[in-house]
Amino acid sequence: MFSLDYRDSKPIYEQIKDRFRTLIISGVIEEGERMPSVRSLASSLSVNPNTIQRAYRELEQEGYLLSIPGKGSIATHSKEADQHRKEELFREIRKNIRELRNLSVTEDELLQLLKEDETVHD
Amino acid sequence: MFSLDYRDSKPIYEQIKDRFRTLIISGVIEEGERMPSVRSLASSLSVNPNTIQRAYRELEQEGYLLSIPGKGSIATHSKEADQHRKEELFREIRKNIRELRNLSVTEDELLQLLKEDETVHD
DNA sequence: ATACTGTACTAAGAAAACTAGTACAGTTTC
DNA sequence: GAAACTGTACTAGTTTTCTTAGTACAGTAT
Repeated sequence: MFSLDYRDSKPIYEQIKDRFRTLIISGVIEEGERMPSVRSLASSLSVNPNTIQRAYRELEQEGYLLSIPGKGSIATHSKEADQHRKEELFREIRKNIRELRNLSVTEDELLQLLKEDETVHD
Repeated sequence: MFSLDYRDSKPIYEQIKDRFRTLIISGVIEEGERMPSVRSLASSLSVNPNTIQRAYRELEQEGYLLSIPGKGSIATHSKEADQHRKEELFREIRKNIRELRNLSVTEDELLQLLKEDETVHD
Protein backbone atom coordinates (compact mmCIF):
# COMPACT_ATOMS: atom_id res chain seq x y z
CA MET A 1 0.00 0.00 0.00
CA PHE A 2 2.62 2.51 1.08
CA SER A 3 5.64 2.80 3.27
CA LEU A 4 6.54 4.56 6.48
CA ASP A 5 9.29 7.02 7.22
CA TYR A 6 10.93 5.92 10.41
CA ARG A 7 13.27 8.90 10.42
CA ASP A 8 10.25 11.14 10.60
CA SER A 9 9.64 12.39 14.10
CA LYS A 10 5.94 12.15 13.39
CA PRO A 11 4.36 9.12 15.10
CA ILE A 12 3.48 6.15 12.90
CA TYR A 13 -0.24 6.45 13.53
CA GLU A 14 -0.11 10.09 12.46
CA GLN A 15 1.71 9.21 9.25
CA ILE A 16 -0.92 6.62 8.51
CA LYS A 17 -3.71 9.09 9.20
CA ASP A 18 -2.13 11.65 6.90
CA ARG A 19 -1.67 9.17 4.09
CA PHE A 20 -5.19 7.85 4.13
CA ARG A 21 -6.75 11.26 4.59
CA THR A 22 -4.91 12.42 1.50
CA LEU A 23 -5.87 9.32 -0.46
CA ILE A 24 -9.51 9.71 0.47
CA ILE A 25 -9.70 13.44 -0.11
CA SER A 26 -7.96 13.15 -3.46
CA GLY A 27 -10.35 10.43 -4.52
CA VAL A 28 -7.71 7.76 -5.00
CA ILE A 29 -9.73 5.87 -2.44
CA GLU A 30 -13.33 6.44 -3.35
CA GLU A 31 -16.30 6.97 -1.11
CA GLY A 32 -17.55 3.62 0.15
CA GLU A 33 -14.41 1.82 -0.88
CA ARG A 34 -13.08 -0.88 1.37
CA MET A 35 -10.14 0.00 3.59
CA PRO A 36 -7.51 -2.64 4.29
CA SER A 37 -8.37 -4.55 7.45
CA VAL A 38 -6.65 -3.57 10.65
CA ARG A 39 -4.72 -6.81 10.81
CA SER A 40 -3.71 -7.01 7.17
CA LEU A 41 -2.45 -3.44 7.08
CA ALA A 42 -0.59 -3.96 10.33
CA SER A 43 1.01 -7.01 8.83
CA SER A 44 2.01 -5.40 5.55
CA LEU A 45 3.46 -2.38 7.33
CA SER A 46 5.15 -4.54 9.96
CA VAL A 47 3.42 -2.60 12.66
CA ASN A 48 1.27 -3.56 15.60
CA PRO A 49 -2.48 -3.82 14.96
CA ASN A 50 -3.09 -1.48 17.88
CA THR A 51 -1.26 1.25 16.02
CA ILE A 52 -3.49 0.84 12.97
CA GLN A 53 -6.51 0.74 15.19
CA ARG A 54 -5.57 4.08 16.64
CA ALA A 55 -5.13 5.63 13.21
CA TYR A 56 -8.49 4.27 12.01
CA ARG A 57 -10.27 5.35 15.17
CA GLU A 58 -9.05 8.91 14.79
CA LEU A 59 -9.79 8.99 11.08
CA GLU A 60 -13.29 7.88 11.92
CA GLN A 61 -13.58 10.72 14.43
CA GLU A 62 -12.47 13.10 11.71
CA GLY A 63 -15.16 11.72 9.46
CA TYR A 64 -13.05 10.07 6.81
CA LEU A 65 -14.00 6.49 7.41
CA LEU A 66 -16.61 4.29 8.98
CA SER A 67 -15.78 1.11 10.84
CA ILE A 68 -18.33 -1.62 11.28
CA PRO A 69 -17.52 -4.45 13.67
CA GLY A 70 -17.42 -7.74 11.83
CA LYS A 71 -17.60 -6.15 8.41
CA GLY A 72 -14.67 -3.81 8.03
CA SER A 73 -13.86 -0.17 7.44
CA ILE A 74 -14.94 1.89 4.46
CA ALA A 75 -13.89 5.32 3.32
CA THR A 76 -16.36 8.16 3.69
CA HIS A 77 -16.16 11.68 2.45
CA SER A 78 -18.55 13.98 4.22
CA LYS A 79 -18.90 17.66 3.50
CA GLU A 80 -18.48 18.35 7.20
CA ALA A 81 -15.16 16.53 7.37
CA ASP A 82 -13.92 18.34 4.29
CA GLN A 83 -14.98 21.69 5.66
CA HIS A 84 -13.29 20.98 8.94
CA ARG A 85 -10.08 19.92 7.27
CA LYS A 86 -10.23 22.91 4.97
CA GLU A 87 -10.36 25.30 7.88
CA GLU A 88 -7.51 23.47 9.53
CA LEU A 89 -5.34 23.87 6.46
CA PHE A 90 -6.33 27.50 6.13
CA ARG A 91 -5.21 28.17 9.67
CA GLU A 92 -1.85 26.57 9.03
CA ILE A 93 -1.29 28.48 5.84
CA ARG A 94 -2.27 31.76 7.45
CA LYS A 95 0.24 31.17 10.21
CA ASN A 96 2.99 30.36 7.73
CA ILE A 97 2.22 33.35 5.57
CA ARG A 98 2.32 35.59 8.59
CA GLU A 99 5.82 34.42 9.34
CA LEU A 100 6.86 34.67 5.72
CA ARG A 101 5.85 38.32 5.59
CA ASN A 102 8.66 39.06 8.03
CA LEU A 103 11.12 37.20 5.84
CA SER A 104 11.06 39.74 3.05
CA VAL A 105 8.84 37.66 0.84
CA THR A 106 7.34 39.49 -2.09
CA GLU A 107 3.71 39.31 -3.05
CA ASP A 108 4.86 37.85 -6.33
CA GLU A 109 6.61 34.96 -4.65
CA LEU A 110 3.44 34.10 -2.80
CA LEU A 111 1.35 34.33 -5.93
CA GLN A 112 3.87 32.12 -7.66
CA LEU A 113 3.28 29.53 -4.97
CA LEU A 114 -0.40 29.40 -5.87
CA LYS A 115 0.15 29.10 -9.57
CA GLU A 116 2.91 26.52 -9.44
CA ASP A 117 0.73 23.45 -9.62
CA GLU A 118 -2.52 25.06 -10.55
CA THR A 119 -3.31 22.38 -13.06
CA VAL A 120 -2.08 19.38 -11.12
CA HIS A 121 -5.08 17.62 -9.75
CA ASP A 122 -4.36 13.93 -10.38
CA MET B 1 8.40 37.10 28.53
CA PHE B 2 5.73 34.70 27.32
CA SER B 3 3.83 31.68 28.43
CA LEU B 4 3.64 28.03 27.45
CA ASP B 5 0.71 25.93 26.33
CA TYR B 6 0.84 22.71 28.28
CA ARG B 7 -2.16 21.29 26.45
CA ASP B 8 -0.20 21.58 23.23
CA SER B 9 1.23 18.27 22.15
CA LYS B 10 4.27 20.15 20.90
CA PRO B 11 7.25 19.73 23.23
CA ILE B 12 8.15 22.69 25.42
CA TYR B 13 11.54 23.21 23.79
CA GLU B 14 9.82 23.34 20.39
CA GLN B 15 7.36 25.94 21.60
CA ILE B 16 10.22 28.02 22.91
CA LYS B 17 12.10 27.70 19.63
CA ASP B 18 9.05 28.77 17.66
CA ARG B 19 8.41 31.78 19.86
CA PHE B 20 11.93 33.11 19.71
CA ARG B 21 12.34 32.42 16.02
CA THR B 22 9.23 34.46 15.39
CA LEU B 23 10.35 37.26 17.70
CA ILE B 24 13.75 37.43 16.03
CA ILE B 25 12.48 37.20 12.48
CA SER B 26 9.84 39.83 13.10
CA GLY B 27 12.40 42.16 14.59
CA VAL B 28 10.79 42.36 18.00
CA ILE B 29 14.11 41.02 19.21
CA GLU B 30 16.73 42.88 17.22
CA GLU B 31 19.98 41.61 15.81
CA GLY B 32 22.61 41.56 18.51
CA GLU B 33 20.08 41.96 21.27
CA ARG B 34 20.62 40.06 24.48
CA MET B 35 18.59 36.91 25.01
CA PRO B 36 17.42 36.03 28.51
CA SER B 37 19.95 33.79 30.20
CA VAL B 38 19.32 30.07 30.25
CA ARG B 39 18.76 30.04 33.99
CA SER B 40 16.61 33.15 34.23
CA LEU B 41 14.30 32.05 31.40
CA ALA B 42 14.04 28.58 32.90
CA SER B 43 13.09 30.16 36.18
CA SER B 44 10.50 32.53 34.77
CA LEU B 45 8.90 29.76 32.71
CA SER B 46 9.10 27.29 35.59
CA VAL B 47 10.98 24.90 33.39
CA ASN B 48 14.24 23.05 33.71
CA PRO B 49 17.37 24.86 32.46
CA ASN B 50 18.21 21.81 30.33
CA THR B 51 15.02 22.39 28.36
CA ILE B 52 15.99 25.99 27.62
CA GLN B 53 19.47 24.88 26.75
CA ARG B 54 18.11 22.51 24.17
CA ALA B 55 15.94 25.21 22.61
CA TYR B 56 18.87 27.64 22.47
CA ARG B 57 21.23 25.02 21.08
CA GLU B 58 18.87 24.21 18.23
CA LEU B 59 18.10 27.85 17.54
CA GLU B 60 21.84 28.40 17.30
CA GLN B 61 22.09 25.53 14.82
CA GLU B 62 19.33 27.21 12.80
CA GLY B 63 21.32 30.42 12.84
CA TYR B 64 19.03 32.57 14.94
CA LEU B 65 21.25 33.12 17.92
CA LEU B 66 24.81 32.97 19.08
CA SER B 67 25.81 31.69 22.49
CA ILE B 68 29.10 32.68 24.05
CA PRO B 69 30.20 30.85 27.19
CA GLY B 70 30.51 33.23 30.08
CA LYS B 71 28.89 36.10 28.23
CA GLY B 72 25.42 35.05 27.17
CA SER B 73 23.31 34.53 24.09
CA ILE B 74 22.49 37.16 21.50
CA ALA B 75 20.04 37.14 18.64
CA THR B 76 21.40 36.91 15.14
CA HIS B 77 19.61 37.24 11.87
CA SER B 78 21.61 35.81 9.01
CA LYS B 79 20.44 35.78 5.42
CA GLU B 80 21.22 32.09 5.29
CA ALA B 81 18.98 31.30 8.23
CA ASP B 82 16.18 33.37 6.76
CA GLN B 83 16.52 31.70 3.39
CA HIS B 84 16.50 28.29 4.99
CA ARG B 85 13.43 29.06 7.04
CA LYS B 86 11.74 30.58 4.02
CA GLU B 87 12.17 27.42 2.02
CA GLU B 88 10.88 25.38 4.91
CA LEU B 89 7.72 27.47 5.09
CA PHE B 90 7.32 27.30 1.33
CA ARG B 91 7.43 23.53 1.42
CA GLU B 92 4.76 23.41 4.10
CA ILE B 93 2.50 25.79 2.25
CA ARG B 94 2.90 23.89 -1.00
CA LYS B 95 1.92 20.69 0.73
CA ASN B 96 -1.14 22.30 2.26
CA ILE B 97 -2.20 23.91 -0.98
CA ARG B 98 -1.86 20.60 -2.76
CA GLU B 99 -4.29 19.05 -0.30
CA LEU B 100 -6.61 22.02 -0.48
CA ARG B 101 -6.93 21.66 -4.23
CA ASN B 102 -8.67 18.37 -3.65
CA LEU B 103 -11.07 19.98 -1.22
CA SER B 104 -12.88 22.01 -3.83
CA VAL B 105 -11.13 25.22 -2.93
CA THR B 106 -11.45 27.97 -5.46
CA GLU B 107 -8.56 30.02 -6.74
CA ASP B 108 -10.30 33.03 -5.28
CA GLU B 109 -10.33 31.59 -1.81
CA LEU B 110 -6.60 31.00 -2.00
CA LEU B 111 -5.97 34.49 -3.29
CA GLN B 112 -8.09 35.81 -0.48
CA LEU B 113 -5.85 33.97 1.95
CA LEU B 114 -2.80 35.78 0.63
CA LYS B 115 -4.36 39.19 0.71
CA GLU B 116 -6.04 38.91 4.07
CA ASP B 117 -3.35 40.54 6.13
CA GLU B 118 -1.30 42.00 3.35
CA THR B 119 -0.68 45.18 5.28
CA VAL B 120 -0.12 43.70 8.70
CA HIS B 121 3.55 43.74 9.45
CA ASP B 122 3.70 44.92 13.07
C1' DA C 1 35.71 37.70 45.42
C1' DT C 2 31.03 37.18 44.07
C1' DA C 3 27.70 36.45 40.91
C1' DC C 4 26.78 35.95 36.80
C1' DT C 5 27.25 33.46 31.95
C1' DG C 6 27.08 28.89 28.70
C1' DT C 7 28.11 24.05 28.62
C1' DA C 8 28.67 19.17 29.79
C1' DC C 9 27.42 15.33 32.25
C1' DT C 10 24.94 11.53 34.81
C1' DA C 11 20.75 9.86 36.76
C1' DA C 12 16.09 9.54 37.23
C1' DG C 13 11.23 10.51 36.40
C1' DA C 14 7.18 11.15 33.42
C1' DA C 15 4.73 10.85 29.35
C1' DA C 16 3.86 9.23 24.74
C1' DA C 17 4.25 5.75 21.35
C1' DC C 18 4.45 1.12 20.27
C1' DT C 19 4.32 -3.86 20.92
C1' DA C 20 2.44 -8.38 22.56
C1' DG C 21 -1.11 -11.18 23.63
C1' DT C 22 -5.78 -12.44 24.72
C1' DA C 23 -10.60 -12.17 24.31
C1' DC C 24 -15.29 -11.36 22.48
C1' DA C 25 -18.96 -10.50 19.30
C1' DG C 26 -20.39 -9.90 14.67
C1' DT C 27 -19.88 -11.15 9.42
C1' DT C 28 -18.56 -13.71 5.45
C1' DT C 29 -17.57 -17.86 3.02
C1' DC C 30 -18.01 -22.52 2.09
C1' DG D 1 -22.51 -25.00 11.33
C1' DA D 2 -17.45 -24.42 11.07
C1' DA D 3 -13.66 -21.80 9.75
C1' DA D 4 -11.82 -17.55 8.68
C1' DC D 5 -12.50 -13.30 8.59
C1' DT D 6 -13.94 -8.42 10.63
C1' DG D 7 -13.63 -4.41 14.45
C1' DT D 8 -13.08 -3.59 19.29
C1' DA D 9 -11.58 -3.78 24.13
C1' DC D 10 -8.40 -4.77 27.47
C1' DT D 11 -4.11 -5.54 30.29
C1' DA D 12 0.83 -5.60 30.48
C1' DG D 13 5.26 -4.44 29.13
C1' DT D 14 8.75 -2.22 26.31
C1' DT D 15 10.83 1.62 23.97
C1' DT D 16 11.48 6.26 22.97
C1' DT D 17 11.14 11.04 23.82
C1' DC D 18 10.69 14.75 26.81
C1' DT D 19 11.62 16.74 31.13
C1' DT D 20 13.59 17.26 35.59
C1' DA D 21 17.33 17.20 39.17
C1' DG D 22 21.76 17.96 40.51
C1' DT D 23 26.63 18.71 40.01
C1' DA D 24 30.59 20.52 37.90
C1' DC D 25 33.73 23.49 35.21
C1' DA D 26 35.50 27.37 32.70
C1' DG D 27 34.87 32.02 31.18
C1' DT D 28 32.93 36.94 32.03
C1' DA D 29 31.07 40.94 34.51
C1' DT D 30 30.77 43.90 38.56
